[in-house]
Amino acid sequence: MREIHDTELLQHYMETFEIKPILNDDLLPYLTLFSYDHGELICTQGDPYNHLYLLVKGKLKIFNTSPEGRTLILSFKTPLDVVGDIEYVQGTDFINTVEAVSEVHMIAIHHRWLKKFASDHTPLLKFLLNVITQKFYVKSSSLSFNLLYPVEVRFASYLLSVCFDEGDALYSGKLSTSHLIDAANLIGTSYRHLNRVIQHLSKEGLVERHKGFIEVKNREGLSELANHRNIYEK
Amino acid sequence: MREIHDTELLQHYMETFEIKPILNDDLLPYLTLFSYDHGELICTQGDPYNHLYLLVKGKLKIFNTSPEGRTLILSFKTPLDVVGDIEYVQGTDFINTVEAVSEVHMIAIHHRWLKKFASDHTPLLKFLLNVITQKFYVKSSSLSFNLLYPVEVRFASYLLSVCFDEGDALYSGKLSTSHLIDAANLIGTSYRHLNRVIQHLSKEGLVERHKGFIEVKNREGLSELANHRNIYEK
DNA sequence: AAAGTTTTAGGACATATGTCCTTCCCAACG
DNA sequence: CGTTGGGAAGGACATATGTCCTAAAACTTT
Repeated sequence: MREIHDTELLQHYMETFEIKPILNDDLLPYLTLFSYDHGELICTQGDPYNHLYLLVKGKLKIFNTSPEGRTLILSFKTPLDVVGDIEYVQGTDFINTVEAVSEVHMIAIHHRWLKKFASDHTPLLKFLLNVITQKFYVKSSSLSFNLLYPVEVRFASYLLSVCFDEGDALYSGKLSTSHLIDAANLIGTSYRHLNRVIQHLSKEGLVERHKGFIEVKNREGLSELANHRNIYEK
Repeated sequence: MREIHDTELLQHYMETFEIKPILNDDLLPYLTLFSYDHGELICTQGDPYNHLYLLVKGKLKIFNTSPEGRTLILSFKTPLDVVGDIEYVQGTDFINTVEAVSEVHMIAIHHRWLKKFASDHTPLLKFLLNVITQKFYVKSSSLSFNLLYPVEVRFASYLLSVCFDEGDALYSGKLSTSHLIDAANLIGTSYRHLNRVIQHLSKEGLVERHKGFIEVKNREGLSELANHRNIYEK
């Protein structure tokens, strides 16, 4: 992690994502721009809270490790998104671990300044309400989906979300094998079982296994299997 | 459902739960007190939103029915709690169905007035932020817990939460059999499987099956099995 | 009290998923 | 060019859970 002293870049992000309207002017001097490399941890579960982060570049992985050591990936995030909002509101330690998947830029604001200057700033409160309710929705449908459907269905939904969203024509319809472990942890199953499910989907002709990646062969069929629900979307 | 025209009772609730501070004075004339009987539905998933409700008396069951018809109970609520908050913030239809488990009193405020008089009212915004982040916490740990642990562990946690919280000495440590189906739906499993698990816990001497109810025999043992996590707490 | 009806527990079997371990493939390295 | 190490896929087996159905119990109605 390193701080980026680049006022112009900060300004650029503020404009792109329309951040200024939600912040109190008094806060502006206290914004810091941080950069994280691939694999770096932004915060670890159990850390005491102290910053609110705005993700403005790159991709984050949010996950949680159980006392038994099992990892559960909760989500991937792309700009604009917020980290540490719940912790800020509740004044609690971080619940999850946040890792940079690519090079990541985040605008950080120390809670101290937020409390001092913006605890009654309506636009920020409304912004937080919005972000948090959205997170609640995702979490809520995720819970139902996980409890109600088997891994096969969840993986179908996952494949559809991950393989066709990036706009990357090359990888369209393909999932790199190296991401399979992540996928398993995100879906909440074991790597072994995911493999079994892929094997089954192969037999059905929905996907095909190649060296290094898995290719979607029948998008419509997967979508039907997933009940047309894109639970892992964004 | 019927409206209660009892200004004094309304006042009484407002004081007991310190509701006035979070509301804008302009709103006060628009508060309505509703009463629901056991089994009545307050709202059904898919309903268009229109009221924000404050639960001030009785017990609510929040549940969700999947397209396939499976029911998943998300929580039980007791005063003071809020219903329709997420829907109010997002302007979306109700996600879940809300049913009165006992006789229930709720203070209702139509979204129209909230928007008109309180959309910038900081105390309300803060109150909502608080309530919603708390709901997020519950949902979040619920998700992890469900994905990471088998039914036996979840049921142990459930038993501890439900059997020892009410302060009702008579039922302390006991779970009425008639609630078993609810319990299964709350835990996210089938009634059949729950029975199997109870049988197993019996063999271990942790609980005992009697006519009409299940009795906890070894609270400490259950707590250990549940990893000391009380996921269903309130 | 007898007959029917609903509620509740459990049997039988199939499917879903986890754990552990082995095999195979490929790359790095001597 | 063989050796070794690591990662990825899959086999074998155990456990967890779902579905459908049956048996027993309790409760209603006549």
